[in-house]
Amino acid sequence: MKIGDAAKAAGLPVKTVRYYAEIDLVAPPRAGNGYRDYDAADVKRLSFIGRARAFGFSVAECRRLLTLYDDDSRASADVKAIAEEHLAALDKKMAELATLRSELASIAAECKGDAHARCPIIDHLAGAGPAR
Amino acid sequence: MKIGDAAKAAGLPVKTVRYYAEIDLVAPPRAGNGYRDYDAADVKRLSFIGRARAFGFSVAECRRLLTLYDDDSRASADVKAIAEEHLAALDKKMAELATLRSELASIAAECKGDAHARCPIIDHLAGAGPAR
DNA sequence: TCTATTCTCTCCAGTAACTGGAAGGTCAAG
DNA sequence: CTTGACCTTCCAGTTACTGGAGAGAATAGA
Repeated sequence: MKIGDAAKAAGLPVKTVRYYAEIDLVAPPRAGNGYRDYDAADVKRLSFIGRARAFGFSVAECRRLLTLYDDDSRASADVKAIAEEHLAALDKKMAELATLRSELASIAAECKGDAHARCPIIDHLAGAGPAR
Repeated sequence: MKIGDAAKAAGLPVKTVRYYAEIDLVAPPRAGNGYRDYDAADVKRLSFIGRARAFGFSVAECRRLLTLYDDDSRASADVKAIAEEHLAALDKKMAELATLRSELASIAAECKGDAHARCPIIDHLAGAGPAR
């Protein structure tokens, strides 16, 4: 199966699939003409990666997950650990964004947003510091 | 004022300040020995950028904000527009993360996380699709 | 069979915003 | 005069692709 078909079956761009081959995430053998030759198992792995990426797992995490996916004697605890780690990272990121958002919203609210030059937002950035 | 002092005064790493000079965000003149020569206004601009970055504004947005900061005849509406745009982007990002988090949490909850190989997380990634 | 189109290949460059490191110049102190 | 703390430039690496150029291979149509 050629890269275009594999990509379509996995729902990924060809460029991305080629990239995954390059970084040895899913590296199929080559056919006689030099074309990458994907089989059904490769497509499954590509789909697996696509879903994991959609969940926000990094490529490095995908690599770890794929190793566990391949390992029939894995412990589900190992998989869960990666997921929990990722959940914690998501929580942290969300908390940061929430803080940012509320601080920015509170200083933006002070700004009338009219034709005048006077602007509390600029003032804050210029030195008043974030609202606390 | 040399770059080390300017960086310290602005609370930024020297490398970052040099980077901002390179991309013409804050580009001071050179002294006779080739050293960058910062003045108080430059330090203010650097601090301004540092705060804007802390609010999550991109460097490109910082450039726009800096232009408005310099422009005494700006309209506060222009500043507010950038802030609102950024708030909307933050909201979008937070919503995405929240969706991700809840989907991942729900499939992770199904996994016992023990020594057995059976793992609903792997199963989902392998093809069951995200929980809906 | 010839040709036009649609693959596929590799390699290079760019994205965002730095960060680390190497090699080398400058300056103040002891 | 040497040491050490600065400063300079340039190169490379980070993340995960994405776009494009140039060239060879396969396929569909006339």
